[in-house]
Amino acid sequence: MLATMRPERADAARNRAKVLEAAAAIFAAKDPRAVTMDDIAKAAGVGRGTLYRRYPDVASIAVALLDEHEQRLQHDLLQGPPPLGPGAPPAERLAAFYAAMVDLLEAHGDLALATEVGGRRFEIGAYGFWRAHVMSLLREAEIATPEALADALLAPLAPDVFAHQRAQGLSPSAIKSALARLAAVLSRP
Amino acid sequence: MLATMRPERADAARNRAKVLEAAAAIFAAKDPRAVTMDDIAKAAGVGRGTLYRRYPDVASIAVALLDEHEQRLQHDLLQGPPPLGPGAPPAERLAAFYAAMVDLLEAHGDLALATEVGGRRFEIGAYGFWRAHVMSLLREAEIATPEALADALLAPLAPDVFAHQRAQGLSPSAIKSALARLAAVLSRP
DNA sequence: ATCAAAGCGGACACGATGTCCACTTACTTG
DNA sequence: CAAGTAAGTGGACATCGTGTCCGCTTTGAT
Repeated sequence: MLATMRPERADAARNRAKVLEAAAAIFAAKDPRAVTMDDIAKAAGVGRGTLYRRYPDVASIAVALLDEHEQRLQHDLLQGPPPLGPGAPPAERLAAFYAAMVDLLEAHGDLALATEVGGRRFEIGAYGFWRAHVMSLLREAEIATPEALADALLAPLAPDVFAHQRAQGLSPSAIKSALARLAAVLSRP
Repeated sequence: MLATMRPERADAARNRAKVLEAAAAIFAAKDPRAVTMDDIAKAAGVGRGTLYRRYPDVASIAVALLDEHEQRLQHDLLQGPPPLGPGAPPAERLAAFYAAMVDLLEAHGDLALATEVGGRRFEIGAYGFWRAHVMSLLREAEIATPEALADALLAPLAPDVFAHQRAQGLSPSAIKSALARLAAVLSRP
């Protein structure tokens, strides 16, 4: 029997909005890895219990915020124009994906960092999606055993790696260049 | 004026040994990321204050244990025989380094994971050493701007990445193969 | 044997987590 | 529109880990 999911109540919707808005501000304002459930509850003007009703931890709030921004990229990877979308050779598509991810990290690195708390970055968020994408590129490039390589190719996009590079003074474009070179592994044998 | 560092007192040395031994056992026994200062103090039979006297946090205890095992590799990279040490072409040296790191992670992945708590894996431990090594390989390969690429090439060796790959059922040798392919970026443009 | 200082360890204050439940609010139904 | 009810709220509570502090003990030099 299908659950005919009742629509969200008005006050619930109002609070969800307040929470997300406040959370976005806080992640931007202070070290995203140090943000606490209490910080967000206080800033949003709701009780902690209300927060826990929808989100099990801070990371999942950051994921909720980040998802919005990742949607467009996910769409473009599947159906957008080349080189991001289908049509271009795998190496070029990978490079384009890298560049897009760098832009995303540059714009929302704070949220990305916040998703890392607890150390389970492979289970939450969009990691599975990115991995599936890279896997398909690897298969298209006729690489024998793509599993391990997919994770290795995604590792440089870890939020903390990007943050570390930026903190060192490396520019987004410098990072893109480096990743473009990495993407070349899909070209030749 | 040079500090003529007095030698470590007998009871201090005894306790240091007890602590390291107990810590090694605990990191191996339970989730290394969940190990607490208290766990180690209890197991070692010392007070928490004693622990804090030498180690500021759990990660630094794991680093102390890991250092021992990393010493040999660090030595071989600098002065050992090729392809690990000097003499072989950069791409092969990088592949050899990757393979050695995989062996190290396979043997002491628990300690490596424990060094990651708090999320500052770039400041503690041997990251600086590995990075310097890769940087020198990149320069030898005459790569224009090695900074960003060095971090990208090291990212797949992050303990959590390795742990995730192993948990997925990927074998150490499969991971080595993937990394060997990555190392080829140093060959020919 | 004495003593200063190095080392020890547990108590303490604090901050974050996650749960629980009495109360309030929004929607539905008669 | 009144009343019922289920969803939603929020703060109190218990628990746990952290890091510090300080009176006591041990060590080794004199």
